[in-house]
Amino acid sequence: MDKTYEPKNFEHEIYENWLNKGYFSASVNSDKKPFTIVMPPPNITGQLHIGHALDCTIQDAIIRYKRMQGYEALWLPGTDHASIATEVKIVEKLAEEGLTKKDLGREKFLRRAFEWKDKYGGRIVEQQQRLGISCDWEKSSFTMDSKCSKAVREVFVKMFNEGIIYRGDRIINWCPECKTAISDAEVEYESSQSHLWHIRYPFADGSGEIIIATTRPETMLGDTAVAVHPTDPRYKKAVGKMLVLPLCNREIPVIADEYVEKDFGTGAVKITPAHDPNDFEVGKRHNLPVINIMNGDATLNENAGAYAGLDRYEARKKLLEDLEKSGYLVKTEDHLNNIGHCYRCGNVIEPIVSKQWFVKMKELVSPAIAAVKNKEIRFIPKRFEKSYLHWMENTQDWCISRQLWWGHRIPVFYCEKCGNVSASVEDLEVCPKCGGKVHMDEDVLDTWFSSALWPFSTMGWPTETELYKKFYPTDALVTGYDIIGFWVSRMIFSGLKHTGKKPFGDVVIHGIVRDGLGRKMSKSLGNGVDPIEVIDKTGADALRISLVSGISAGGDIKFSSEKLEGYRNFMNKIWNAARFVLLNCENRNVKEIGSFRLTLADKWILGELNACIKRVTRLMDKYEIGLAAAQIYDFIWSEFCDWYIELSKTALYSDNDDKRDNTISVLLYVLRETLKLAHPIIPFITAEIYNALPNKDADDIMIAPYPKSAGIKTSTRILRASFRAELEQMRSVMELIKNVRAMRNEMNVSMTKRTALFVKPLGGNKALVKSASRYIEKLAGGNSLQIVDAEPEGKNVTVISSIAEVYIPMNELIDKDKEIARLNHELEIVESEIARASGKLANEGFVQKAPAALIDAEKAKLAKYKEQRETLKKSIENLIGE
RNA sequence: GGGAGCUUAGCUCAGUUGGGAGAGCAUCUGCCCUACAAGCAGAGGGUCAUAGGUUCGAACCCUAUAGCUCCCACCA
Repeated sequence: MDKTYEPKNFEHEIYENWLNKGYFSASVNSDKKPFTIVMPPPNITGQLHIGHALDCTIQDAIIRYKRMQGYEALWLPGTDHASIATEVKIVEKLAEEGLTKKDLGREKFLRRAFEWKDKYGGRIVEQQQRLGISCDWEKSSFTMDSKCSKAVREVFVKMFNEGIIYRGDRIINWCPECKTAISDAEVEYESSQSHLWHIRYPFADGSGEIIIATTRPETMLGDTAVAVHPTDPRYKKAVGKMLVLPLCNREIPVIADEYVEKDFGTGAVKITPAHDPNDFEVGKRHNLPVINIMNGDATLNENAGAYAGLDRYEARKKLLEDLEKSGYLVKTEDHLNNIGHCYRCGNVIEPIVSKQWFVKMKELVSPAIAAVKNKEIRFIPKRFEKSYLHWMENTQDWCISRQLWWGHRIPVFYCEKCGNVSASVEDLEVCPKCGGKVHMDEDVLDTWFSSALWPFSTMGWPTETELYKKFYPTDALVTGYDIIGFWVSRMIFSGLKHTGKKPFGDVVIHGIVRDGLGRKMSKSLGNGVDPIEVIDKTGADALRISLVSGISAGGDIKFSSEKLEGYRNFMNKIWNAARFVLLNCENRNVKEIGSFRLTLADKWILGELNACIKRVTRLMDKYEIGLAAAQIYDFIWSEFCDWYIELSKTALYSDNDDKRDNTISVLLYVLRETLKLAHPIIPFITAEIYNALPNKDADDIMIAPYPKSAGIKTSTRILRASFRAELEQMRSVMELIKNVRAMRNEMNVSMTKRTALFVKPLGGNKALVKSASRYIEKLAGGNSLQIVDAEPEGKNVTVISSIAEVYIPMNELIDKDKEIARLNHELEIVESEIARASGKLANEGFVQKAPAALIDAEKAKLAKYKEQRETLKKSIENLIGE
C-alpha cells in the first residue's frame, strides 16, 4: 500500500472491475427478495451539480446496504428530456448560429435535440460513474425512449377515453418569450415596485361613477364587469347598474362577489376574465363574457381596438396617457406587488385564457391521499406528509399541454372532414370514424406527464415484463423536498391509477445543498461546486461522506471546503490504520475469532464494534445515512485507531508469537467488519483495502455479507459479541489513563518523559488493574508499573479515578505548590459533585418517585466521590506536611 | 394570508422513550512516540432563543412571544 491515501490511483480501476463483474445488474430470475430504487432522472440540460451528487450518494448507500444484506437490489437509472428547459437551451444555441426554430422546422429541430441528449446524457453517466454509484446501467432509461413513450401514449389514450383528459378553456400562465403555457409551479414570483392606478368608471345613466384600482390598466380593454363586495355599504345601490368602460364605450355591469376585499384599493375591482385567474372564476360564477385582448407574443389583438398591435407595456403607457387626457385617471399610487416570471427565461408571464389539455384531478387525488393516510406510502421524515397532503388536497386540474416541440407529442388526431377528435397509441393516417384526412395535435406534453410514469414505464409497463413483475412496486424513492408536488405526488396517483399499485413504499426526502454561508447554489452567485472537480482533488469517497454527513431528516446541508477536508483526512486515517494492520500481518498466522483466548482489550473492541453495528444498522434501516456515517466515523477514529490500535501494540511489539497472532487476528477481523460497515457510504477506499486483506470473506466487498450484531459467526458457532462487562471494565481503565495523561499535560510532563507508576486499586478492582497493567503503563507514560496497597513513601503526585489511585513519585520536575493547587482544584470538583448527588438524594420527591436503579447509581456515585475526597485531602496534607 | 421547520460552544451541527450538556472545525498548551503532522495527547469555551406551565426532575412535553428559513396561495 502507498504511504498516503491517493484515491486517483485506484478509484477508476475498482469501478471498471465492478462493471466487468456485473455486480450492478439485478437479475429477474433471482430467488432473493427484491429491493428497488428508481433514480430521479436528471435533466439532460447539462452536467450534474452537487445536489445530484447528494441524491446519488444517498441512493447508492441504500442500495449497496441492501445488496450486502442479501437483497436482489435494483437501482434503475435514467435521464429526463426536460421539455421546456432543454428546448430553451437548444433555441439559445440556434440563436448563436443565427437560426430560429422555424428556420429548422420540427423534424430537424428534434434531430438536434436528440443529438444534444446523446452528448449530455452521456456526460451525466460519466459523472455519475465517477461518484461510484452502483446502478444497473444496462437497464437505463430515457423519458423519450420507445418504452417510456409507449407508456405515455397508453396512459394518455386511456385517460382520454375515460374523459379524465379533456380540452378546455382555462386561464393558464403564458410565457410570451417561450410562447408556451407553463404550469403554475413553473412561475416564479418576484416582488417589485409598481403602481396602483385609480380609474373612474362612470355609470351609463349618468348618475355618478365608481372608481376602481388596478395594477394592469391595459387589461381594462377586456373588462366585462366591475365587482364589489356584497356587504359593502358604499356600493350597495350600485350593484346591478351598468357602467361605461372608458375609452371603449362598452357597457359592463356592476356585480357583487365575495371575492372582493373591501379594504383593498377602492373596494371595487374590474373583472377581466380572459387575463386573470381570479377574474376568470368570478366570470364563470356570473356568466360574464370572456374577451381576450392579447396575442401570443404579448401584443394586443383586434379586440383592443385602437391599441391593437401594440406591445403590452406600450399599450399600458398610451392607455394611461389617454385616460389622463380624458380625465378618467384619478390618481397613481406606489404599490408593491408580486409579478410572475417564467422560471426559464425570466420574462413576465401573462395569464391568458386559452385552449389547453387538462387532466381532471378530482378522481385521481382521493386514492393518492388514502395511500398516504393509511401508511401504504410513508414519507421520511414524516412531516413531509403534510406538504404532500396539502398539495394533493388543493390541486387543480393539471394543464398538460405545452406549445413546444421537444417532448411527447400529444397523441390526438383531428379529422379535417368530420371534425372527430380521437386519441391513439399508434399514429393515425385517417379518421377512424369517417376515413377522412387527419392531422396530429401540434403540442407536446408537460415533462412531468412522463416523469409521473417513471417507476413503471422504465420497467416496460404496460407490458407485464419479467422486470416489472419482479421489481415493481419499488421500495424507496429518494428525492428533494422541492419536487414533492411536481413529481412525487404525480407518481403516486399515476401509479395507483394505471398499475393499481403504489409506485413505492418509502419516500425518502432530503434537503438541498447550500454553500458554506447557507446560500442556495446558483449560477448567478457563482457559488456552485462541480462534483468532478472535487473528486479529482479529494476522491469520490471524501465527497460522498462529506455530503451525507450532517444531513438528517430532510434538512438542508451546507457544503464547505473545510468539511470536505475533514473527511479527506478521515479517509487518510482509514488508509493508515489499514496500513498499520497489513504491515503487521507479515509472517503472522491469522486465526479465526473464537479459536483463541481474547484479552480484555480484544473483548472491548469487539463489544464496541458490535454496538456500532447495531446502531449503524438501525440508522440505515431508517434511512439516516448521515447519522450512520457519524457512528462509523466515531468508531473508526476514536475507538479503533485511538485506542485499540494503541492497545494492540503492547502485544504486537512483544516477542510472544501467540499473542502477536491473536492480536493481529482481532485487528484484521475488526478492520474487515468495519470496512464492510462503511462500504455503502465510502465504496472505493473500503474496496481497495478489502482487496488487500488476508481474511476476505467474499470476492469483492460489495457482495460481501453486511455485518450483523447478532454475534460473531465462526465456522463452528456463533459467539456472543456484546461483552458488556468488558466494555465497562475497559472504559474505566481508559478513564484512569486519561486522568493520568491530563495530569501530565497540566503539569507539563510530556509523554516522552516516562515515569514509574504506583497503582492502588480501589474496591474489587485489583484483578482488573492487574490485567490492564500493561495498557496502563504504556498509554499513561510509565516506564514501570507496580500495584500497591497504599501510597508509597515520599513525595508523590496523586491521580484519582473510579477503579484506582495512581501515584507518581515526584522528582524535581514537578513543582510541589503547583501540585497542591492542582489537587485543590480536583477537590473542588469532587466537592461540587458530592453536593449535587447528596442534594438529589435529599430530595424526597426524587427518592420516592425516581426509578430504583437511578437512585442506586446516584448513591454509588456519592460513595465514590466521598472516597476520592478523602484521598485528595490526604494527599494534600502529605504535601503540606513535608 | 395558509402551512411546515429551525433557534444548543466562535462556526457547522448531533442529542433515540424526560434522569449529570456532545462531536467536527476554529482557538490555546505540549508532542515528529517504528500507521497516519491529512497526525498524537490535553485544555478552555454553552442562562440549550425568551417567558410561563406540567414533573421529584425539562435541551427534550405543553402554552405564549421573538427572530430566521422553506413550501403553498397570490389581493386587484
